[in-house]
Amino acid sequence: MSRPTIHDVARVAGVSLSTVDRVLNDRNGVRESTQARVAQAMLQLGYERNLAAANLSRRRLYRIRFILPAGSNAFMRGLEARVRDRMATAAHESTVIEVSTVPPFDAQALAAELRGLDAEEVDGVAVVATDATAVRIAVQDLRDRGIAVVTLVSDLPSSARQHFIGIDNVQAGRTAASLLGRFCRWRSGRMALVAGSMLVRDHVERRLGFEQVIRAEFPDQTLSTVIEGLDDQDIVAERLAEALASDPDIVGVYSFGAGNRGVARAVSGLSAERRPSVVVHELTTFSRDALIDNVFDAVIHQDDAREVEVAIRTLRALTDGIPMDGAAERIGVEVFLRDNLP
Amino acid sequence: MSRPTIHDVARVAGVSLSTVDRVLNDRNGVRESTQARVAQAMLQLGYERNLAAANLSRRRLYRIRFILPAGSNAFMRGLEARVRDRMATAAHESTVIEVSTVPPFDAQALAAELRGLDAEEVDGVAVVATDATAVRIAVQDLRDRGIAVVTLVSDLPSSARQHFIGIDNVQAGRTAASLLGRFCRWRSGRMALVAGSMLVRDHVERRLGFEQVIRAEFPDQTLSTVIEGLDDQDIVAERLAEALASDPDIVGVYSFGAGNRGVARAVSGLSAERRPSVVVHELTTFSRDALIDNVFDAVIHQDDAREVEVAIRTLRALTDGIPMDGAAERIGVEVFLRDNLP
DNA sequence: GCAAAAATGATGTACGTTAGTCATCAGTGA
DNA sequence: TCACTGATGACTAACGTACATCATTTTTGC
Repeated sequence: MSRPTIHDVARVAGVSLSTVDRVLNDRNGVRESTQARVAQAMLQLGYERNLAAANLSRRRLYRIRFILPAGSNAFMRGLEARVRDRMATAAHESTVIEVSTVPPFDAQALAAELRGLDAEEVDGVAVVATDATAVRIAVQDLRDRGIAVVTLVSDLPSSARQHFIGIDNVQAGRTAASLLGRFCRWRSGRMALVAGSMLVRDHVERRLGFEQVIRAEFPDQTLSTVIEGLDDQDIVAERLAEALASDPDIVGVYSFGAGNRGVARAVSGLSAERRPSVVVHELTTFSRDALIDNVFDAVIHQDDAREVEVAIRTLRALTDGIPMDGAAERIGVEVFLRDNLP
Repeated sequence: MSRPTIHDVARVAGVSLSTVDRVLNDRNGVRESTQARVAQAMLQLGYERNLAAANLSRRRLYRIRFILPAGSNAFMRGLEARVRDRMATAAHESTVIEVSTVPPFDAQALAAELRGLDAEEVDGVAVVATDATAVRIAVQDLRDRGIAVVTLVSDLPSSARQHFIGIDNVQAGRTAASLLGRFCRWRSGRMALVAGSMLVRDHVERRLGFEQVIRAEFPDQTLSTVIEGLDDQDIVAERLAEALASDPDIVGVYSFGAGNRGVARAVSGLSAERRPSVVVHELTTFSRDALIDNVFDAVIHQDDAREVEVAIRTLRALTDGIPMDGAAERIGVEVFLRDNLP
């Protein structure tokens, strides 16, 4: 009927409550043979510790720290807003959330911030990683000190981080190509790519995925050189307009960095006949409006609120030592058109 | 530092613990003036009851019942599987989940099942509704008996159900049109529609949304009459093949009922030149493979696992009398191409 | 076979809340 | 003034677990 408790375990194992407690919270001073008896009883009863009661008793707090890049990046500021939205609810779940920001693209600053974290004050960290050795070392150091670490949005491969929560950027690029290829299937020509900076891992991966699919699946389309917009809308607008003017064969544009406003400006002057299909990244109030106005055809998106939620749940599970169901917590590459906007 | 407890409230209000408890669980026997004092103290302290402790104390169980249509509908069986997957985890959260199935499309049977539910045994119900007056009455009756009700996947508008958890089917149809319209923009022709049955509300809505968008946004495309496949792959295959043979101008197919295998069979015989773009509903192992094989171009999907999750959370919140954040729990119309498959 | 060490048991308190019993007190109407 | 009612307080046990202390038993080494 109701779930077994430590009392039941003690009875079945033929030991005292204290001993069960010792086994459960592995304190020392229990013979291996009795440990086995207790474990056997737990297995037999299907005992599972009541986390709510346990946390109540020990007045547990999950202390979680989000570390995000500072600066004006719209996606990051949105992400920060989602984290702050979540703080109030988190209190009901005995978790305390803190946010700190560090200069963007500055591995040293990030590593320093990570080093400054104290296991007495933080149980888990969700960090938007900058890909550098200094950061890897800092993450390893955190783990050594017993702090759980997940990367958020931007991964740090082959580091000690326990999970990555974010989209697969190669897949995002492939998806964009799959869309643009189909949008332009009966109108072959050239695809223009607009990056923020090819020094950023995410952008490299998106481009890679995009080119893979165009080459393999849509051989009628050719690829133009990558325009680097440096996440600045004016630069994007200028260089993309230039490309469109000089190459009338451009039928599709994939922009995978910031600067969506620049993309919109560059294409909105063209006639309907000349206008290319446009796919960009990240759903914002701007890109949303551009979809509705048929300036953009599709937006590739990652659900930031969900990323925050999953990060919190993952870190809680990690500090409790509970296994996570990877599939359920996966962050997918979402596709938005003007007609399935939230 | 840590959250205020009823002890703090009692102290600040200048009353005993018992009185705070009486106010909190609104038992009778408290003067209005003292009630106000207690309420004031709670406000001042920002007191919020510790649900974990409360539930522990009263050994609360959330008893949730899912009511799904029986039969071989793949989506429904998948949904049921998701519910059953969730049962184990639910136990940790002191919630007991039960499932029952009723004959599909049978309003009387569904109403009878609902009437048979006892408030002593069930706190909340998630039901895949059949749209009929008898069901509306049964839902009202449940609510009168203090049972929370949400509709799942298929709504029951203007009934006493407290929430609908599922996609907007008009939006789904619009999205399909938005995709197909773009896929066929430079190759105008006719769009074929394949329904299960136009007697099902969901299908009517999907068709409506689809035609809205094609008419308004893609005037170059014409619409063929709707093929009713009765959710039977053989009928779908036969009638769609017939339509494709007799009308070489069909450039797009939108199938919004069951019978995806039939759609695949009908189109896979055609040459690449004649092959229409195909959009169908629901991601399954079959439609997944068809995407990968380039037989289908896109799949419109609703995340069943998420729907189950949201249903549970919503029903818990309803029985606790906690307000829900609608936006966070929204179920979106998802778009899958072969390149963003999970 | 004895002392020391290790293992185990017994017990109590706490976490924040629910829920019950019983006592107390003020005010009410007769 | 008495009996009665309604409001309130004081106290207790419980939910399932954690954790500490002290007592007792068992094992180990010699």
